[in-house]
Amino acid sequence: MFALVDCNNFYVSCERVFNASLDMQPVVVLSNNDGCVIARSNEAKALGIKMGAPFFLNRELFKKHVVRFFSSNYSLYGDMSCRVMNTLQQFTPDLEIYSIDEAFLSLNGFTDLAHYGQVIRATVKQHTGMPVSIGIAPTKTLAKVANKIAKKDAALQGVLDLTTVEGIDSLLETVAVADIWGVGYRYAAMLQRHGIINACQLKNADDAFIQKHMTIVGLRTVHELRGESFIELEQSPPPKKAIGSSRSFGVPVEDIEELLESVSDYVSRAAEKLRRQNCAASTLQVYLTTNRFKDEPQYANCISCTLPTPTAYTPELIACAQACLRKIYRKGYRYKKTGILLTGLTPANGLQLNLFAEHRGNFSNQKAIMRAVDALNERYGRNTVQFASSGINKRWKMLQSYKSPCFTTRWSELPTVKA
DNA sequence: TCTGGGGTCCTAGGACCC
DNA sequence: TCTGGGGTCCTAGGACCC
Repeated sequence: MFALVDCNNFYVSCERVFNASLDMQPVVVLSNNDGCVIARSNEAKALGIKMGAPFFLNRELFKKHVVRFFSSNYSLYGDMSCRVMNTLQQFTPDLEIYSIDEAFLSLNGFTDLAHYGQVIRATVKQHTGMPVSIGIAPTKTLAKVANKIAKKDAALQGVLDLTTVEGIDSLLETVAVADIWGVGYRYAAMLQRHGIINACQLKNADDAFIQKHMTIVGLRTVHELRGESFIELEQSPPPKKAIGSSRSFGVPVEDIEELLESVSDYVSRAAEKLRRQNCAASTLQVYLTTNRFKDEPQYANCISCTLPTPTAYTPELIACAQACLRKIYRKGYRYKKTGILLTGLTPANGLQLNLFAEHRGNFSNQKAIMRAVDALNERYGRNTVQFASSGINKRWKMLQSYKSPCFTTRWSELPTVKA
């Protein structure tokens, strides 16, 4: 038996915990670079503001309805997420943190699940200020469905235990296929063309048809809708197979020196994550692109290179990335974004060396340097020490004009209470 | 002026091996 | 007339998730 606990409008709710003036108001949180709307309060949804709507195209609407807006504040959201997950941990030993705002709980052996759900919900609210909804069912996919219904139907008070529902099919008939976990807009359109419109119809669809059009993954979804559990609880996350970093620029960039700075910066971030996972990368990919929304000359390209020996040593990765960028850079374009991707990740202990490469690097020195850099940044904050090749002024860095304080992670930004 | 970022999995096709 | 069978590995593309 699974419970899916999902925070309501998570980023907006994080902002509200420390800013009571946002209650009952239309509030949105913007993507990086203050580009798109990526979280909306219920009041903002009611105004018809769409997920992913470009901010600059909606300025008038925002002004008219006094919509409050914020840049993404991931330090705050990450910390709030930890608080919520720590609270959930008290309720079951078996928990899977599925995303920044969601967790699956195993409730095998528990009784009176709907009531237990209410206790969980009230406790999370009391301990963290975060409103959550909970769906309970014998499969993860059905728990997702139940969660969605619990969120919409106010009478349920945020919790739906699907096992207590009589005639589950008539409930599934009210759920559109596009709202099912694992069915994106392309599969939804394909299913609709074949007359499969709601969750009940998908549940009763022909196995061979589903496997042909939606692969084995889609077939699993269908079986889960029938109550047969195929997707298990994953308690410890498997190591990542790829680590990437990319950003859109705050302003168009033409100068190769600035582009070189940006890839150096992104490589540093990715390499940090790589070392945290105790891995080394064997392949590095670099890409760059102009702004596809602009009516001006377009250029995008991508290149990957295999490292002589897998490495997590930032200077070596930076040198490789910069050499790659020089190969695909073309003069005379206004670039919008660069990015890098590390793949072929292997455990850092016991690396396979290259028979033909010259191993000039002193591996133990490299490790010691990276340990020192990581420790300094861990203790004193990101970029306390950074590579000079990442630039100092970073004219290209993304916009974040409307960011709230890091209420919970910076001494200088703690909220104050006035008497 | 202005349109996000970070991931996973599956399949088909092409290369290779004996 | 007639040209096998059984595999692996890698990559690109397409779907999905938050």
